[in-house]
Amino acid sequence: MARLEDVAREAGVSASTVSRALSRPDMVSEATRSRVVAVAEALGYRHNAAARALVTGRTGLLAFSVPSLANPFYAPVIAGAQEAAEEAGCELIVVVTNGSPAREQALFDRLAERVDGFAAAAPLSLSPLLTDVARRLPLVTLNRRVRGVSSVVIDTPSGLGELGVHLAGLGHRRIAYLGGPEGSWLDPRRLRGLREAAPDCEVRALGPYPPEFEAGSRAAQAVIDSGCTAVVAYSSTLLLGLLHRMTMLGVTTPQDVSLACADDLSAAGLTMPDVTALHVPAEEAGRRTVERLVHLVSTGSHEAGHRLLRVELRARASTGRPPAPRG
Amino acid sequence: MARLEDVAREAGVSASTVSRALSRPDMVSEATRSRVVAVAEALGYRHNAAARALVTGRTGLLAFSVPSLANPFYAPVIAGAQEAAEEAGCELIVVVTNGSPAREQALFDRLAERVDGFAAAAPLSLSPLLTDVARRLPLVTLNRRVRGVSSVVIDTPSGLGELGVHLAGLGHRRIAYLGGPEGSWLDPRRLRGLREAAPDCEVRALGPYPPEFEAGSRAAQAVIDSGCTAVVAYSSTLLLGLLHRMTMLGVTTPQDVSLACADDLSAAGLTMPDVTALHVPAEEAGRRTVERLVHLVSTGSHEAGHRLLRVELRARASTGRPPAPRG
DNA sequence: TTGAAAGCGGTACCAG
DNA sequence: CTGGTACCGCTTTCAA
Repeated sequence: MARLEDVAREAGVSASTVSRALSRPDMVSEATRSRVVAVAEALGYRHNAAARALVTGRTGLLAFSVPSLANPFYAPVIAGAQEAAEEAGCELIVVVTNGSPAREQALFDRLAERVDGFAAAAPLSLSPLLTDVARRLPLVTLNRRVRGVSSVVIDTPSGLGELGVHLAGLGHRRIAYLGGPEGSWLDPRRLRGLREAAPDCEVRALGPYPPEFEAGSRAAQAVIDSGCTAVVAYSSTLLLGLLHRMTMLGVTTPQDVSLACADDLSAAGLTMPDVTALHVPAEEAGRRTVERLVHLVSTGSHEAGHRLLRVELRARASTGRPPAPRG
Repeated sequence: MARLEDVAREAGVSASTVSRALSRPDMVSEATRSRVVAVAEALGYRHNAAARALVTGRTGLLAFSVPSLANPFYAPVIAGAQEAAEEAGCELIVVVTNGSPAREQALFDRLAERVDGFAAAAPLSLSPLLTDVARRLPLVTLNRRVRGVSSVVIDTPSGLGELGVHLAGLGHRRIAYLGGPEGSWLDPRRLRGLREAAPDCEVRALGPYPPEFEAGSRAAQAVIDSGCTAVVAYSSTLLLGLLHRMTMLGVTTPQDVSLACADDLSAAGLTMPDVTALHVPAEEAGRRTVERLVHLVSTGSHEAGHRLLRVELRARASTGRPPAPRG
């Protein structure tokens, strides 16, 4: 592999000059710059990340932790995150916490001096611990807001508000809410969003449910027993399972019951053609999270910024007027 | 952050000794070793990855490329890969190629001198290019075999053979095969596995289909038109979509048509309770791939090893005898 | 604007 | 078994 000095010799300048020409072009004359760049190109020069990291203290590595890759929500998130990292010239280390706060903590520890910053999707760790991490290292949380820690949050709670208005407007008065996974930070906020937007409705909270097809299947009976005319599911996999079981039981949509979903994951190969859902900007969320992180890293600032991402209600054929009450 | 020398001073030895005590314990006396370890612990010493990488030439970083995280198959793969990487003291850089060979190539290039080795799931790149990569860097492919390149392949082709025998044994004579994504290396091999195991059956290949719910939905009509009494789907998301649409159309399983799937992704939150499927050891595949890679890296060897992972047929309620021919 | 030289924090060789 | 020392490749003062 060509080193800085090889380029220097070939270009007839010193190694320092090559270093400058490549990373601070404004510090050398245009003539030298272009010559050095040409030689570097010709020699296929690539800077050595370790050497640079050793002297600058910056590794060019960013960690992004997610609770699980099985949840399709994170596929576009990671994709967006990676794009942003790439644009900033960084690599992304994706780590899966498997829903264990202890593991999450261990990961923070293990990676703390190997990466320039940490992004954590829906971190399970307690707020004080996160605040603590943020003191040692740039940290940005996704879908979780902690005092003093930068965050990007997709505003599904207000989206659920829109959904509540939509359903109430159609005439529904009893709505079932199929809750998210145990311990979810967003879950109670979403439920509240739904409740507040539909004060005339009785909202029955069912769950918690993991974001799985199976769980949706299992929930079907509870939904039917609840006597609700509309259902809002936390996740699309959940809804898919519910929909499937309902169809098997001969319950039709939206004639018998209206169905809606708190996130539309068309990007994850799980498009549900005609289901009313909130379109969540997952990819954008991943991108913004990393962009924010890169900003923190490069400015060295620790000021917390919070960003709320709007969701969009996409009303489709799965929601309609409730069935006429049986006489 | 405590450095080697800090530990050395505190322990009353030289930096070299600390280095040895920590990374080659057998080269120092037990007394020094334990003292050094204790001091290091007390000082919270963590070695600096960049400094070590600079001198050893090993970064402790492994890259794992996958075509897309949206395909739930890769969730357990990455999980297993990460576990293996962790055990080997490495970090995993997950990169998504988005189905673009050009991007894949660019990634190889960009990461080549930043990581110790490369794992590529179902790489889209052409064989000669992969062979070339393998010459520069340890490379292990998953679910793709290339001459001279180490690989781990999940033996779904022979699993499809078992599935063929199973279906033929039940009396099916016309089987539809819902093919995998365009350009899939495994797809033709799976189809062949199915065909060869059921020589008495007519196997109708439909597709290609992307691994998406939507696509399965769309395939329903083609399946019905084909007059087949059994269907084998390439991926579970595909099957889910098919199942859903079939149910809506009033086609029942297995009375009207038998359904089976080439991979069972219960690990990915997409369990399909009663669907006959091949259980694929996805997590193990990820683990083995990285283990193999770590082996190549640490021995510096370039010898290609190939590993075939067996799949297991799980016959369940979705397959049964074909309906009696209408008279 | 450019060059020389001093490290960044480790590892490994060579003596002892 | 242990200490001294050179050096990995790059960035960054400091002088010229």
